[in-house]
Amino acid sequence: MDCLTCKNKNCLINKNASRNEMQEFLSKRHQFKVIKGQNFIIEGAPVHGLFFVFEGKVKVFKTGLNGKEQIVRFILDGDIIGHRGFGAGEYHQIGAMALEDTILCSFSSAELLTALKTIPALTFDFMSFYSEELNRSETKIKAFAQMTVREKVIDSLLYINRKFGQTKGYLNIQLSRKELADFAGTTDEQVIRVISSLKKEKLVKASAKKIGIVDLEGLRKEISEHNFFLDL
DNA sequence: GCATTAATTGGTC
DNA sequence: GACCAATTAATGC
Repeated sequence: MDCLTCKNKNCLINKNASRNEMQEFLSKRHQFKVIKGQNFIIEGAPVHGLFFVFEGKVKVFKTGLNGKEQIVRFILDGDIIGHRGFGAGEYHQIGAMALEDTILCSFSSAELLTALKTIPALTFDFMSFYSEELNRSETKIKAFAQMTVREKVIDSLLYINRKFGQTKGYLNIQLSRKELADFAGTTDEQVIRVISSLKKEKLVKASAKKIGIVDLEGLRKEISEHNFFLDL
């Protein structure tokens, strides 16, 4: 398996893989597998490089007081992890755990730095990516500050739907109530309560870990006043 | 099938 | 709206 034939067309490396100047860099790629539940990036651990998800799902988080997790983002095929680690410091500012068995590609910091300094097209794509990430991050700050718990849960469900999609009426990712809470910025009990209400209102359906969105428009409508500019 | 973990519900501050 | 406790459902081994 090499980058030129990789199915992840959204991957930054893949986009630039056909360039001549990329070939040496591409040969330095490592690939390995992590199993579900594996905490493969530990907060505070030294940075060795950055990762791309070839196949799988990952949660990226920061741990706060009393071990409370804040999930910062979710990751799937083609996405980058650990990108804030190099350049910004020697230690990982986030942790990452596989939500299912996941295959990762990685490049060492030194290899990546060389590539970024010599291949402007690649650097530009990275810059665009950082810009999008910052936008997402700022949007999330707004949501945290201004939304009620119910709205935050709805917003989170909509985000997960956009990112992972649904098959057979259920979201393509299995998250515990606690993980939803850690992402939405509330507690698992509150998530359970909101989801129960949404079920009664026929906006979502849920059985155990499977959650499905029934009335997408209905959910969107509830948080529409918060998104006057765009539907991120 | 038992033991552990997660989901749910009710109550208090 | 968070935290705690008790009950029930689901899942791992």
